[in-house]
Amino acid sequence: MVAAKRVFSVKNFNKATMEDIAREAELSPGTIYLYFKNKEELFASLSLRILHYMNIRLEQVHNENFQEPEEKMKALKQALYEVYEFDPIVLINMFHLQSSETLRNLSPHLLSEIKDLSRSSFRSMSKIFEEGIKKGDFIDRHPVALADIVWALFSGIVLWEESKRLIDSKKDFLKSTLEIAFEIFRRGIKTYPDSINSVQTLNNFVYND
Amino acid sequence: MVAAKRVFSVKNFNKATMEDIAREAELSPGTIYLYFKNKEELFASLSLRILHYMNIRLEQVHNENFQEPEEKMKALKQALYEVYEFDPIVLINMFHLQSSETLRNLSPHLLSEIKDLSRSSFRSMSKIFEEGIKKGDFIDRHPVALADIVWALFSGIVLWEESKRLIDSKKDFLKSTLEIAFEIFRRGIKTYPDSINSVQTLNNFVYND
Amino acid sequence: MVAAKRVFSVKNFNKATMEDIAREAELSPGTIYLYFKNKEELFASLSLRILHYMNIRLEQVHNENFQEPEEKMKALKQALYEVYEFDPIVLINMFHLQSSETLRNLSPHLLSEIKDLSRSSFRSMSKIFEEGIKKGDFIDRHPVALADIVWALFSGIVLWEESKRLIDSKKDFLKSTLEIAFEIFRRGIKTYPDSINSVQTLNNFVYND
Amino acid sequence: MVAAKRVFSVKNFNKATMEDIAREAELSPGTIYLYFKNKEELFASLSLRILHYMNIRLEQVHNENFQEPEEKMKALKQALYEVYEFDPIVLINMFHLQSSETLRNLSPHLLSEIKDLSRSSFRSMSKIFEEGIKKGDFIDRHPVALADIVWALFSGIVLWEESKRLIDSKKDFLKSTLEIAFEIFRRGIKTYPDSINSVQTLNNFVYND
DNA sequence: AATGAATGAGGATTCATTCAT
DNA sequence: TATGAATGAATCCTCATTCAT
Repeated sequence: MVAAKRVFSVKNFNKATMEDIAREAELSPGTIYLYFKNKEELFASLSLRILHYMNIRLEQVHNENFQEPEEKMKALKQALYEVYEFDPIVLINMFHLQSSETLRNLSPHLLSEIKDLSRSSFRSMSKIFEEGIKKGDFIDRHPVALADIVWALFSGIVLWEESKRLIDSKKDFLKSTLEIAFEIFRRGIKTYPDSINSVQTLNNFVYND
Repeated sequence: MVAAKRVFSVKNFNKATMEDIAREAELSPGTIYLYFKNKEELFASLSLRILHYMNIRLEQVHNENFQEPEEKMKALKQALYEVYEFDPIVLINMFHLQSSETLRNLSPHLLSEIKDLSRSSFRSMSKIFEEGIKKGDFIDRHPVALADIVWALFSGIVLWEESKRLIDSKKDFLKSTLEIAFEIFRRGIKTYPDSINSVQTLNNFVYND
Repeated sequence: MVAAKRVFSVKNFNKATMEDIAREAELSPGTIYLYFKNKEELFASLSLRILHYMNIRLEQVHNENFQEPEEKMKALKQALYEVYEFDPIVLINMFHLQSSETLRNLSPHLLSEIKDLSRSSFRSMSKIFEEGIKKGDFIDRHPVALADIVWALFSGIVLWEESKRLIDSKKDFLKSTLEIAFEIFRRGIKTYPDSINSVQTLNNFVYND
Repeated sequence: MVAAKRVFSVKNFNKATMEDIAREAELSPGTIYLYFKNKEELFASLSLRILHYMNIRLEQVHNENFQEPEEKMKALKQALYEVYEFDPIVLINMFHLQSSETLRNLSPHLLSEIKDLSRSSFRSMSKIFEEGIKKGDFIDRHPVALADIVWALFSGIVLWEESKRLIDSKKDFLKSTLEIAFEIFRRGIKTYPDSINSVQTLNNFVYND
């Protein structure tokens, strides 16, 4: 898996060959098939580790008792960033996998494990928002939609910054962009004293759409 | 190109074969190579159209004189959504392309055209934010970072909703999720009276990174 | 197909590789796949020609009006021998194919064509026996069973003589063995005047089994 | 060997893997190679058992003193049927083996054992016919040719009925087809009073070939 | 301008066999 | 005796690309 990761970090799923991986692992191609049914499964297995990690981290965030929802949001951002740091390469590949039909070829067992972990992670995120809304700290939007948005923001930034690095290979703006994005997001879902609530009601039509 | 688009809408870039496209176009494979140097170029040419469209739309938003920056943000959201509607399939494939190394195989001419259009689009977006900041309506963050975030948010949501549709093929939440996301973003970058500005200064360190 | 036949005559279906065939045909492997979906189809296509030929020959035998059923049986033997001569290699491979599960991988179209031709051939044979029985020239056994037996006898002799040739590569006994076998078969199904009919009634129990 | 047989009953020689067999035997693949030089030898070893059995049964038939050659022929048919019943799977696979080049890879020792058993069996059969001819009960054809024909008839019917079962998996017609086939064969080689012997002399040329 | 047959490198996967333990 | 992880050659098949017509 370490070898596969190294190979996938250089070539994408389609360009990386089993022989590349075998060579990197100093094994023969056949050996890989003792442990992974096929290329897809090998790839998906990599994602599993990071999904597990993400799941745990998001549950922690959800369960920890912070004074302020503000703090909880910062913890969420921090958790996601740590997920990225845990294994950037695999995460990026996972984002690619996510919107491709590679998923269909997976063994049912592996697929369901992936789905379960994803669902569980999303549940944790949704609950964070649910609480904040209940407490009146967050604007009243569907918690699942908010989780979707956080996830989209996170994956979008990771992919976009990665793609910029591919072209320019300049400095890494991921961390700082993520900070600003979450700052804006935090500010955006926070409720404010009456005086400025006009804004909120104005936009509420979206939710009832 | 119409045929290619139709094929890419069913299969992804790697699964779609030149023969598929030729068949769909009622041409022979050889003929395609009279007009496109290779598969990558054909694909990239598709992106060009949507990039052009996006460029125009974002310039419009930038140039139009709205009363309020609030309205400008809504116009930006609307423009991006129209870019999606203009050609969802190509857009999605373009997002995939964006963070892969397919870009490397392009002819210099095509690549530079793509880069120019992207840069121009980002400039338009950045300027929108720059203005807002100057006027004091938006919080003071690097305009390019804000453009990056909008772009990441947009692509993240499109990809994520697409991926959910791949699994469930249920209703389409793209429009509504995008609305909420931009609502939050608008709220998040807006400046407020003094009383709640403490938050802003706290996070300002990011920007000076 | 000529090249494939040559290769299949030396190696069996499993040992013969597509590259062998391509080399023999002075083509590249890919080219073969322009004309045959896969190895199985290529193989089965070879059989088709001989099945067609057999079908025609057996129909001829069935339709020709001989004075004596005796002569019809000789014509049947001759027809089968000509089927062998038409393409010995393919016939032998077809016998192998027949009792393997290779059949399952064939395209429905090809499979049904094979089945139709086989059925049609068997129908012709059965009818020959049916007539002979009706006329009282042949003993009263189920015509299909008689067709099965002729077919089994034919294929059994071809395979067995081939296998002897593989080991000893001596003279070819096929023709002469086939002659004797059919002579015995003819004598065996012929009815005789009353005096020796005791034999028949004795064995009749089989048929009513 | 029991495990191998079970596996070969489901998959054919080529599809069955050594690992399949090892798993079925609750052994590791390596262990099989302690007892069999290779896959071919393992397979051939299975045949040995049935060849031994056949050899014994045919000798019995040959040695038993029946009143009538008619009865001897019935005993021969019964013996062959019992060979089939002794181990249908191995017998069928053996028929497949017989006309393939698998034989070439066998160790000289095993090959000669197989050849000896086969020859011995054929000798027994030939002698049965020789006697019948000497006594004037059977028509005067080369005894070895007659043995060949019986063997071809037997193997042909077994393979053909097996192949029909593969397609339809309906009822088993082997027993009854075999009965009719041998009935016809018996009638076919029997000599009759002068009046109908004309046929015989006509075909005698074959034998002097 | 178009064809489409031919290419052939390349890649995933299999499996009989080995050998250090 | 037995193991079973490792092997790696071998094989089927794909498909972007070419080029003579």
